[in-house]
Amino acid sequence: MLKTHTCGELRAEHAGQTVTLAGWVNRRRDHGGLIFIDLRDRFGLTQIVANPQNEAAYKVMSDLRSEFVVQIVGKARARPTGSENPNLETGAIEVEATEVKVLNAAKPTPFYINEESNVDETLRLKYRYLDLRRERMKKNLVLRHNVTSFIRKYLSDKGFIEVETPILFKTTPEGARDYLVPSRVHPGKFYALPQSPQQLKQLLMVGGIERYFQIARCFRDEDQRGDRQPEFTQLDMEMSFVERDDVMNLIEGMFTALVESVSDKKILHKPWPRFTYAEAMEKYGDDKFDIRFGMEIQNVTSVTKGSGFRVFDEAECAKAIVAPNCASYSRKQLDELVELAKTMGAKGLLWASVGANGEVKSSFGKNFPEEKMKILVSKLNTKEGDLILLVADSSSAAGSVLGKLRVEMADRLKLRDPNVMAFCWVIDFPLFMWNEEEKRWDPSHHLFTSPLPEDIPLLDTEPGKARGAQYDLVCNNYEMAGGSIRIHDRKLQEKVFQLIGLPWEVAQERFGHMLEAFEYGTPPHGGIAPGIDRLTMLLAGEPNIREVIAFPKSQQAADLMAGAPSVAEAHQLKELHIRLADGV
RNA sequence: GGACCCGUGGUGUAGCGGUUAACAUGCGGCCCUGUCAAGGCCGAGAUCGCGGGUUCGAAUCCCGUCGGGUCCGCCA
Repeated sequence: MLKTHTCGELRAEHAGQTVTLAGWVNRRRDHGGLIFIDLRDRFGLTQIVANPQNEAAYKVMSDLRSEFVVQIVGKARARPTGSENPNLETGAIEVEATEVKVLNAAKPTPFYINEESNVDETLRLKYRYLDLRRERMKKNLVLRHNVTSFIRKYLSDKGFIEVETPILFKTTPEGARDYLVPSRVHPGKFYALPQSPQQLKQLLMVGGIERYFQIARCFRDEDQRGDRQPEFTQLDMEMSFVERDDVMNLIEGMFTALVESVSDKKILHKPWPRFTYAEAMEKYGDDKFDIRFGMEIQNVTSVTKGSGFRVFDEAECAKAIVAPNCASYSRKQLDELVELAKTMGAKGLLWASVGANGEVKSSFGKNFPEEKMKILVSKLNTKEGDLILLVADSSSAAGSVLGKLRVEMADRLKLRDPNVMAFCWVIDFPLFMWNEEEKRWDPSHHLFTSPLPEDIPLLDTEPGKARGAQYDLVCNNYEMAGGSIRIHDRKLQEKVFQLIGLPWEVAQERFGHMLEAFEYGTPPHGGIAPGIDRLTMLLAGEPNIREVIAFPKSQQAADLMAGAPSVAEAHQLKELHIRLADGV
């Protein structure tokens, strides 16, 4: 080792010892006659001092600059009384350098390593290896490690084993868009990178593993968001001989212990509330939502129907949220809110503000009977200072807009406490969603999700009413995990394939191995897959998952550091039997 | 595929129709023995992402383009 101690290690009791430290020059303070540097490594900062009496060390120290990598031999000693630094873990002590060796010099860096200033993200991503030296990224990667190592220990203690599954697998076009990898050995054929190890973990259950987990990389070639990267990490897990509550209880226990162990975030409700999908859509307009605040969506169709106002009368329904203390919004702010609602997919947004003595100002008062307005205001339980926001549309469209608006208003009102984790479950999803364009049923989760046992007969009569044995974990407006009890019966699986319009031959080609496996003694099984990036992001209080990924991709799915993706050489393409289209 | 925001010395910002393009920090030099965002003095460093247009005049207005970000679509 090139060092005897880390830079975060020395304390008063080390005084008198000769130590060797190595790390980066975090900061240099040159007093002419006396030079200080703060030496940094991953574990902390230690002040090094050079005295002109030590001529050789002093000379090298005076040439040091930020981010030089140096090795320093010296004597640890208590700092002179009054010059201790209480803000530094090692602040009681300093190392008087006797030998200083530059291991590698450094040019001035393109941005500051030693302070927490905003830096353009293009630069951070291009020089990610420098960005990783900064406190923010270092802290986040340590946290991420703590998350995964907690999970590994917790699940191992519960009898789970970690099993790796292939990255080169088979395309499943019915999911997200696949990343394809051309085969050299099989001209014209392609592997796909897994969107998740779904089939493989089920086959591990057929293989008798019973309790499996994996910190698994998943790949989806879809457009990016702050919480979505083309490759991301799931805690993928699966258990045999379980029912829905077994999986949910395990996750609830593990996540509660995890959050309390690796962070100081508070969990809002224990045990976690459960919502049916229908309740969630009614109250929050979305299957992911935030329960750290109220402002639930209320259906006011019974008041607005038959008012003579066309916007209300012609819409399937009208829904509203009540934003407290927003009645003072100016006309300009309200207009901006209307525009915002339109970007969220609304045809329009109506507002009404409640002033002193119940006086109501609104954008639609001219067209809406006064007595109806009174009923509306009282039905919504408003008080002075409230701003009512209404959307008249189809039930799902109105809910969707107000669900987004609800979160936006809560942000403005600072009702979303970042120190609180509001976990909740969503259950009783419909097994299928009707796809109007294709005139067929689409699985609302994935095609291996089992119906609830009591709803299996509905598959023959009213498939739209069948509920899936699915459970989603929601936290602070993010979908944190999705899971289900799976189908383990060939007949049932074939029926689902049939309902979603998968021709027999296609089902056989794509999923024949699954169907066949179900004929060789498949245990009932189920699992779940929490997103590690999103969880870590929330625990770190970060606004996007790039901050908890060492080398993330840009919104255009590019690696700005290495310059991926990049062109392949002609001989590589030839070996892969690939010819580029004209104009590419 | 669509909407919106951003791009000015190395970095972070100001300037928003006429400025010698400002400030902080970093960088280089000199001074300085107890600092810890050390301090003081001096200096270098930007054709304002790129291309076109409007104008007597463009960092500033318009169009296009590139890069980054946010959102909609998409994400079984």
